[in-house]
Amino acid sequence: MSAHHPATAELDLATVLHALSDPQRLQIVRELAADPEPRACGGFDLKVTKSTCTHHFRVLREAGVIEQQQLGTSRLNSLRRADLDERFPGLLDAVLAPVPA
Amino acid sequence: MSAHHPATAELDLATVLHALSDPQRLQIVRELAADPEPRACGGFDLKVTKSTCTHHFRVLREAGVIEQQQLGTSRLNSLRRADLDERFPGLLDAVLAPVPA
DNA sequence: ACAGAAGTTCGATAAACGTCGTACAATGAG
DNA sequence: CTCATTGTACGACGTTTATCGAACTTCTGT
Repeated sequence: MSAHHPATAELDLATVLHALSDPQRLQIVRELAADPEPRACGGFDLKVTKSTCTHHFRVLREAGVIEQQQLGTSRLNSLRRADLDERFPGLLDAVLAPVPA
Repeated sequence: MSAHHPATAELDLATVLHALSDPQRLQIVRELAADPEPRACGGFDLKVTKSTCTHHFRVLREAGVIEQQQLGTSRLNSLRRADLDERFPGLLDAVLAPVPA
């Protein structure tokens, strides 16, 4: 069951922005960016149920923000930083930047 | 009826990203960025009705992306570029940048 | 005063969204 | 084999969203 990942050239800005416009998903992306080690879905401190997590990870994957690879029963998530930087230069950096005081 | 504009310090990233995640609104922002002259709502080539335009301009305004000032029967829209740059440095530039070939 | 132009307001509607719970499949440990 | 772990699939739910049309307000020109 190889989940669908869009190619870099197919990434759509509106779709990516929508994927990033949810607080839970924003937190996922922030944690992934903070520690570049791929991490299983359960390794995030989200205050929603498992099935909701599945939903959010799918939205991020189908938008092309993250990549998922199966490993045992876990699914390792990693940020598609290079692809995003190539297609939308500066976007991820701006989204991940701490808010100025 | 002075419409509500959020203060710069109150701009919320998720809200701004959501406001930018719609094709119509993205086009509005692009046109506003291309020509820094404030423009009336009707001056955009949108393929939706007037009342839908009202909706989109309100979403952008309440997210803090645009500023609206009344002038006669028109409402002039301008991008809050300085405020956005101050609060989310690089974000607007990344969103407005042409997609690399 | 009247007519036109520019937007808003107010339902309405159909679709998408975020969330949950339960049931299910697949893998790894004992 | 059995069982716990990890995540998915599916249906359900209430909310939000994007869209429209019709009626309305406000200003401007004549």
